[in-house]
Amino acid sequence: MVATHSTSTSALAAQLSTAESLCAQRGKRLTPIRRKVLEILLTEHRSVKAYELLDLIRDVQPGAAPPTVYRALDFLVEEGLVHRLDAINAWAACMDAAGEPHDLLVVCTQCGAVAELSDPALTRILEERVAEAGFSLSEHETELRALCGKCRKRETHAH
Amino acid sequence: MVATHSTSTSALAAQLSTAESLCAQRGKRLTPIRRKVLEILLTEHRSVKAYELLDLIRDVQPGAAPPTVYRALDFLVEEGLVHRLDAINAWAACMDAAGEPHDLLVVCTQCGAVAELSDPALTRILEERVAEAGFSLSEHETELRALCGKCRKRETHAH
DNA sequence: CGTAAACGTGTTATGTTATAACATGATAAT
DNA sequence: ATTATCATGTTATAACATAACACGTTTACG
Repeated sequence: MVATHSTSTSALAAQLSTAESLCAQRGKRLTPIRRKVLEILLTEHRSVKAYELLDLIRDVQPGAAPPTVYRALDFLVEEGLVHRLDAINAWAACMDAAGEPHDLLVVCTQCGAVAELSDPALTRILEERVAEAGFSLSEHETELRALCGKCRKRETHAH
Repeated sequence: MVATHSTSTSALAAQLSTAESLCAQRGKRLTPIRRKVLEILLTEHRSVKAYELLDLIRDVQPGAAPPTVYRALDFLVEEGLVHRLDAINAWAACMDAAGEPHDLLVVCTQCGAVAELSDPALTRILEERVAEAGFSLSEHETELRALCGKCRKRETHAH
């Protein structure tokens, strides 16, 4: 069987169950709202804007307001289940929350596609550079602004 | 003589004159508004929010509105004279516009201090990683979220 | 159990950041 | 001189995010 665009249903179940476990281990609660936000992001498998999430949430939670979504997102980011993408003001699920923490996020500034990478050695080098400048790296998640394959072609076509 | 906090007056003049030259070479115009925005950022020598800039601009240009500032900032970023800092929604002058292009910006997420670094070899490595993920780096300016020395201490104190 | 503390959510309002759209004025190219 | 291009003025609104306080639910612990 060929993988579908948004991965199979059981992958989603596994990801949600991983999220549950991680929260439980830490004494945190993956409440229905938080779970739903995470589920949307996992299913879409792309970055989504906060107000777009709000619209989607309202399908199941008609009373939802901006804080509903932002609180859930803040929690999920805190727990490493979601990435916040500053370059495009959007949010994307971590597709592999049980694995190595991601230290590089490649973000297509055109369409919001995201690649999650791990490269501790590279991060160590970045840390050194930062330290030489008298700073200390505060988040081990560095955003790289890029174009995905599709968007690059589109750019090229548009001369 | 010891350097003052915001560098000497003549350094400012030199920076502005560099900016003029670069624009002239490219057939672009460093208009009074653009020049003023750049001057504020060079003088402050720190990152500044757009609406803070707007207030400062209004001292000399009482009719200024948000587009006044955003247009100037967009121009200055385009010309490499100003950096846009996604992590804190702020803007900082490039203190060395005539030199090597900066490929790493270290940003204190607490106070907005910025260090501008150049490390083409490191950037080449980042480019490779990005290419492996099927993307291509679209801006050769990567933001690293960090804490400056002062803010780190402050964090430590506040245990 | 009971009850207090901590946590999560609802709700309203507002703060902050940024752009659209169209009019007007300045500059440059020929 | 005239037209095209660029820059700015002006008004309105879009997009993103948080403050503040009320209320309900869960947890800790006597």
